[in-house]
Amino acid sequence: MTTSTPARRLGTTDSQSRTRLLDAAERLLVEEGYAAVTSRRVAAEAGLKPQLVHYYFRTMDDLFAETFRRRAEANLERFERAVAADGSLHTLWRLSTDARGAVFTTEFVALANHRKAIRAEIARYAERFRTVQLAALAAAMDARGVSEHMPPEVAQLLMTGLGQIMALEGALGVTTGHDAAVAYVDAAIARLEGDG
Amino acid sequence: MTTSTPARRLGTTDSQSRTRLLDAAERLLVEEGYAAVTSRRVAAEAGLKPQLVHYYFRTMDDLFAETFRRRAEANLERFERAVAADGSLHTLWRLSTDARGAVFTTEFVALANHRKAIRAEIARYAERFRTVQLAALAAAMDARGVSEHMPPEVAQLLMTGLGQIMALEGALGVTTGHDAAVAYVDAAIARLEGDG
DNA sequence: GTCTATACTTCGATAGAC
DNA sequence: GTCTATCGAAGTATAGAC
Repeated sequence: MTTSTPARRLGTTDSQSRTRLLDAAERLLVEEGYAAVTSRRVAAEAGLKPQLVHYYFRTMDDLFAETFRRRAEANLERFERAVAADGSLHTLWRLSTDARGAVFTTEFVALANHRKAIRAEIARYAERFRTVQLAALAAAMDARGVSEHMPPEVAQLLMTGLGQIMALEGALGVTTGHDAAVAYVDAAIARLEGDG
Repeated sequence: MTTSTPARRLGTTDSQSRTRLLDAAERLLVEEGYAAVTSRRVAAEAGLKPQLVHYYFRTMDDLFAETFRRRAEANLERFERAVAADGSLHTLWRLSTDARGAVFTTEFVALANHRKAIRAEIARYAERFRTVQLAALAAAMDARGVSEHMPPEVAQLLMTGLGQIMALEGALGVTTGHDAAVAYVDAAIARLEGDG
């Protein structure tokens, strides 16, 4: 059984060139923004011919979607592994302040704004991530008996929002209050983790 | 006295065409993302010829910078006017949850990531806004005597981060916990504003 | 299965006409 | 002071050679 719409052939998923193109796309995206991710630049970054982008990924939208999917999946696995090893509030907070992850997220949200094909993909992942994150946070908060003071969903948004904005501002070189915020959260967590 | 580098002539700042181009650029930016802001599309949106973009703004970077500057200035004025009329915590919180403002910010932060010329402009404005916002927040918190429980700079980041992430997620259709977060913050503020 | 030759479109920018 | 004619570079994508 073949594809229903035979349009044009595509390269295999396990090809080395394909992986290099994905790596190149991700690098460009994070370092120079989504507008820098063009077929020509991606190919140059990967040391390949521009046309190969269209051989392995029919359209640029497909390349974007696949780049996102691959990183999103890796992030989710990394999160779950880290939490499985140590589900403390401290770990959850540390995972919220990863700068590279925040840049990646911002870039894709901006991208979703003008590439409707990517939008659904990103929204689906966002929901998924939020679900596992909320479960982990709720568990950690319940263990400390603080879920009554603040609903875990609210704590989740505060924590994620804080991490996101510090990463965003950090990329701009604006860091007013960042140290104070980190110190404040660290102290609050230490207090909670302390009186078990 | 003329310009030191006479490169090429530019249209006047008060031209109507110029204003229409800026309006068009801003509309495209917010509605379709920065990659949609091309000389041709901006001109079409404004009902003008593409070359006029380069007449009124030498380069696309100049157009972006001017679009940002104009909106940033307006935002700052709007903020200061609102706070002057009512500097309550409620007002400050409401101003942090403006969706259109957040989309604008996100788009420009992503843009700054790959247009170094814009970056400095954005960073400068970010600092400026944060300064007046912090002053207003510190005043409001001092008036309620809550600055001891949480440094205003920390409250500022939490508030801004929460507003930002809700706007970001809202644009994607992800709204888990948003209502709960708004209710939580509203209740907290009501409690504080209540016992004057 | 892998890649190249090539078509067609849109981009930013400048020089010069009105 | 305002706008048009036009260029060269870069963009996505396809058909077909190896």
